Amino acid sequence: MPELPEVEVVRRGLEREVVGRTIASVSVTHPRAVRRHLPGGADFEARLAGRTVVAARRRGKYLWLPLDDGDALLAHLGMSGQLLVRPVGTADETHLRVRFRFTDSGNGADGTGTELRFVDQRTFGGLALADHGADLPAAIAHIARDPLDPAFDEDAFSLALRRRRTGLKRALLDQSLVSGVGNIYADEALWLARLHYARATETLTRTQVTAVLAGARTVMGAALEQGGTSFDALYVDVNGQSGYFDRTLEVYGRAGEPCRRCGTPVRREPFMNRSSYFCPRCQPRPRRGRW
DNA sequence: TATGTCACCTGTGGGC
DNA sequence: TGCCCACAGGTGACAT
Repeated sequence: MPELPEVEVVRRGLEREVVGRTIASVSVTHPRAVRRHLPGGADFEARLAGRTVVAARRRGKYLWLPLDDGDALLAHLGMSGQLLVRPVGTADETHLRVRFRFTDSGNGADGTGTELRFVDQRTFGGLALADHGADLPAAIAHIARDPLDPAFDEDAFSLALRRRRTGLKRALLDQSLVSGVGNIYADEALWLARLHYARATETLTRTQVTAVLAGARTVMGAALEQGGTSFDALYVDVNGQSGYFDRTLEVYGRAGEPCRRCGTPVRREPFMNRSSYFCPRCQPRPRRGRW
């Protein structure tokens, strides 16, 4: 499942393979992939043709490619989205949703050129053409900075977090409070900080907030260095390569296995229609938790 | 306004 | 073998 490290790896790949290239044609093969582009797929195809990609940027789990006329191609990978740079003529992926061809050949090894493909099995992801705005597309103006962003304001985050009246993990997954943290890294960061997922945010100390942020930075930074978490085959970089970080996850997906810190079996509990993994000894349940 | 819940979607694996 | 169901989870609409 693409979270911040995975999206950043994809962004770097797009920066390397796509920036500076002019789009020759776009083909939308599944309308749901552009459902957030309200004028529809035909408009999406028509308006992108002839545009040149000038950069590759990211805010949290959103990616966007600023274009030469001030608009931007906005992308979210959702649960299973992939942005792949493939040689022209390579067999289509089963879940190919959008294809971009360029006026130049790119870095194709055999001179046949490369194209960009948006592939998405579960279709939770999507693309849209958006007004770029001053700093980021208006459509994602509500997305907060992520913990790895040099401009992330830790004091402001701490205040905002402790003003909430909710559970800690629920707050970490709120992208308007802090972005880039998904279910996997939330569990990993909470384990590192020794805090239970249902800990009431208003009871956190500043030291504990710092510990959670440090945990998030540690786990996401390590994943980034290794090319992103490869929880399953759905996450790949633009060249179709998987990361290998799943081998070092501490709690996520390890229900019943011993905690690597104390040996207590890791527990899995239902949470927000998904799962939370935690060590019941290292991360004791709060007396007054918020689920 | 703040917070919580649920639908969207498809492949996989377990149970029968 | 085939069918059914639970599960995976980011986002946004909707409910409270």
